[in-house]
Amino acid sequence: MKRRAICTDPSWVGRADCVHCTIRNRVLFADLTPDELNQVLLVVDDLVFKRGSMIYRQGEAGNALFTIRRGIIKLVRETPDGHQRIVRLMSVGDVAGIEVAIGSPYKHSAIAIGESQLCRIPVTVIERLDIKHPHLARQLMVRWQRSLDNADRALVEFSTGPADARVARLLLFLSSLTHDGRCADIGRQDMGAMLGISTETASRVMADFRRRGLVEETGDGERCHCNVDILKQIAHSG
Amino acid sequence: MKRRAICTDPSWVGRADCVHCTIRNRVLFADLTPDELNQVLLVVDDLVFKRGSMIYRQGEAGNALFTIRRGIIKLVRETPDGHQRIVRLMSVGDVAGIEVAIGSPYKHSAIAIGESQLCRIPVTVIERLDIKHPHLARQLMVRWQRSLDNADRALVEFSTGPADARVARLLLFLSSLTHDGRCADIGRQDMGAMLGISTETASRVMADFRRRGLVEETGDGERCHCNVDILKQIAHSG
DNA sequence: CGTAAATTTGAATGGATTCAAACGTGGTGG
DNA sequence: CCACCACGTTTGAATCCATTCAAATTTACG
Repeated sequence: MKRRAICTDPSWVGRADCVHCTIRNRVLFADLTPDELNQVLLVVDDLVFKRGSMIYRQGEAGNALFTIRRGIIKLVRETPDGHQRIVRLMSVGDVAGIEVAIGSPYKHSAIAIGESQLCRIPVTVIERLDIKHPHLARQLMVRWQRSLDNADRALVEFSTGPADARVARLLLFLSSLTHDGRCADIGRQDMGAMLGISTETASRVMADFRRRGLVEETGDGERCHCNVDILKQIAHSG
Repeated sequence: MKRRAICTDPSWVGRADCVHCTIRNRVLFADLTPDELNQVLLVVDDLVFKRGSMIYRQGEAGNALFTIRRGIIKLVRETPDGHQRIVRLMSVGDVAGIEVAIGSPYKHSAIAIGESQLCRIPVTVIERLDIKHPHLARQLMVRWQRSLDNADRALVEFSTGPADARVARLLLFLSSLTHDGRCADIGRQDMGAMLGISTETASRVMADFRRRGLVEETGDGERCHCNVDILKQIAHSG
């Protein structure tokens, strides 16, 4: 119910260097030629957001969409009873704020969970390229479908069944984002808001998992190692 | 957990008559000229599905998408623990199976809740038109975003808060589909599967609403009249 | 008309929430 | 540099809401 004012300005890394982008094959402009890319990158900013800072706000007339290069972003929407619910988490290669491509205001607030790096792509770029690049339209559709998949997943996996199964599924999802078995250790409040359970329940389940050795904190406190096999059993149990 | 085999064949009304379609301004081909429409309608079938019949099945390689002309469709997905969850309800003007437009298999099973009328549009039509019609691409994007909105809504409104608030929100949603204040009376099982509550709870809440005079069955048993104002209060309460 | 399916209602159980308090931690200003 | 405050997390105990299981009742349908 409390409203907090996090609106830290992002730090500007530079103009995006799409041509040498390490995740170029995973982003919107995958099908463009280097020449075309060079036109684009003049207005695409490469930004770093500190943890907790807001990238855009629900309801604002959006003039840009964002490709996530690093970190995890939460899309938050207000529930009818005034609480906040995390609608989905986005990670490397995902596009946040895609709705601006059809002239819609932002449908959620986007907030960086950990420190994150994003490319800010003005809608004008999309509109300009759209005319001569059927490929881009297709890439956009693929992103839309990916968002839709994630949305459905949020419902079917993260909002269904007992609390321990939901937490297990969330941990497995976070593990799947990294390829080293470790997973981002997101806060208990965010867990609750994502899973539709209270903060306390999220904390209790995690404490229980820790006692049972299913998750182990790594030194830094930012990530944790989890026992995927047993978590899968819990995730699939009714 | 039980699997039932409903696969009633749809009845064929005829080739679609897009030019005279009563909801043409609400469908995918809104921006095409009559001439272009005439090319299209040769392969677009106008079908009627009986209540409970399956329109397509999750996982199938889809070769068509569907515009809903009449009725309510449920998109169903299996949960990790083997139950079935309704991911969202679709109504007039919505496009079911849009994922086939990017070559994806169907992500859900689509089932008619009441008797429904749909236009079956082969993917080939989309692919053919796609090349010369930027408008169509845009229309598709708009549909994708609409599906995404509905998905988010399913999470934030229908999967959050106490059972009575969820039921109230669902009734309000169903009321908003018709413009005469009456709303489709969907079964208690579907209510449960949509709201993430048990069939019994859905039944109990509805019985309670009936006793309090918030919903009244109209004679036919297919629709009911509901007191929107009081339902809104319940919907917004924590 | 008879059977299967869906709905309704009851009673007991269990899981999650709520409220409260203690604990740890990070950041700020003195 | 340390004290202090704010914030998030953890844990406990009581309550409550929804589920589960069961049985009765109604509805749908061949």
